[in-house]
Amino acid sequence: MGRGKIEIKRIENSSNRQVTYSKRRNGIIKKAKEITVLCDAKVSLIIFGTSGKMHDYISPSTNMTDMLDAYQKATGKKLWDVKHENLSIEIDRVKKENDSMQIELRHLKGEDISSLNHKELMVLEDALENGISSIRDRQSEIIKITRKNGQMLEEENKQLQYIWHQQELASAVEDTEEVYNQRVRDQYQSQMPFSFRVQPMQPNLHERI
Amino acid sequence: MGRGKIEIKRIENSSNRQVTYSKRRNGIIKKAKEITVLCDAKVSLIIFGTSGKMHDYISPSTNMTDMLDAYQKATGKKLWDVKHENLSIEIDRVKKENDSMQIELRHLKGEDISSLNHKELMVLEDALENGISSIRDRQSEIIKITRKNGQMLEEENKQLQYIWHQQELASAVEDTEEVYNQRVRDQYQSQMPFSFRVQPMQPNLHERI
DNA sequence: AGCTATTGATAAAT
DNA sequence: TATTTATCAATAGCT
Repeated sequence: MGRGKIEIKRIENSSNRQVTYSKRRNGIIKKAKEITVLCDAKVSLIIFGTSGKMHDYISPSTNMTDMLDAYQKATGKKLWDVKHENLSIEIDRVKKENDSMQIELRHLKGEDISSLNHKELMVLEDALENGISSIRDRQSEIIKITRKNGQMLEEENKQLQYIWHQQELASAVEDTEEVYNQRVRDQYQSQMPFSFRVQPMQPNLHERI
Repeated sequence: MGRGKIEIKRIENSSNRQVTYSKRRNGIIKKAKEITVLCDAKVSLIIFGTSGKMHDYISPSTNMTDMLDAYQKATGKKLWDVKHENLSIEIDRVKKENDSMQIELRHLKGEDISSLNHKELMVLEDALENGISSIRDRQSEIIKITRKNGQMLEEENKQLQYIWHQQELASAVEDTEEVYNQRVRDQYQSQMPFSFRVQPMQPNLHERI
């Protein structure tokens, strides 16, 4: 269908090939549109030329995903199902893990235990006893630390009061203007939040509670 | 290109439509083959007619999966990746659930608790105490049932011994051959496993332990 | 399913 | 790259 008949074999002249590609590509897409309209057909057409550029046509009555689903059904071939299957397996695996943890949690909370036998209950009891003793250990540790901190704050307080008292005495003895000013400064400082006035004497006061 | 020009619109006559479909479908597939050979093109073509039957063509230099990968790259559209993504999201969701259960389990077992504060530890302790008390309740219930079963077996035993004793007495009085044979049968029976000799008198002996 | 008049597609030229 | 045109290919309607 041209000025001369051509053999159906690769067109060696690159620019001829390119031109023919462009024309025929448009021709096929036109035909695809026509059969879609004329015959209620559903067509999916994807064309890549040597340049790598893509052209495609899909009948408006459908979409690529549906076409490919139908294609898979028709051929039995798997396209993406392989990747899919792997993910599904992973989901199943994780869900099973989930379920067994769910059950273990419920058991530890004393739920759904009527199906357990004596031995299983003993194991659970042991686990719970261990857990509770660990937690109580930690609790008393925290309380100890809290108390210690309280004591340290108290001691710090005493020290500060002592220092203050010493200064009071000193100022009573040498009541020069310089000392007076010093006292004014001291009093001003005493109105500031505690934490701004002194550095903690024990760094572990800030231990995590 | 036929005996008369036709408008590009749905062919209402069903058999005409079917014939045209068949002819044009072959035409398109032929064109697809030709462009593949002439121009080094890669074509994927899927056609469904109203009958639902599928016809397709894929350039021999490629395959459907590669074509669709390339199609996705070219269009940015997601085909199976949508399903993919949904599965991945599901996996993430379940894994997160998993992780938090993992942590909860460890906490209940008294592990990794150094980062918990006093309040959190109290909550845990409560949960553990509830769990342990549920389990101990169940344990004592089981023990009760077991003991009850033991008592019942004992009672059953006494009854059987009593029956046996009565028979002994009876046989001592009437020592006919018939009675002797009866005794032999009784003794033979007494060598059989207990469970074959008598039906349990209390059906709930078999309660789940 | 074939036939063929006719339209449609396109190879080569511009 | 687009347009033109001579020619070939596809196909609509008929059988």
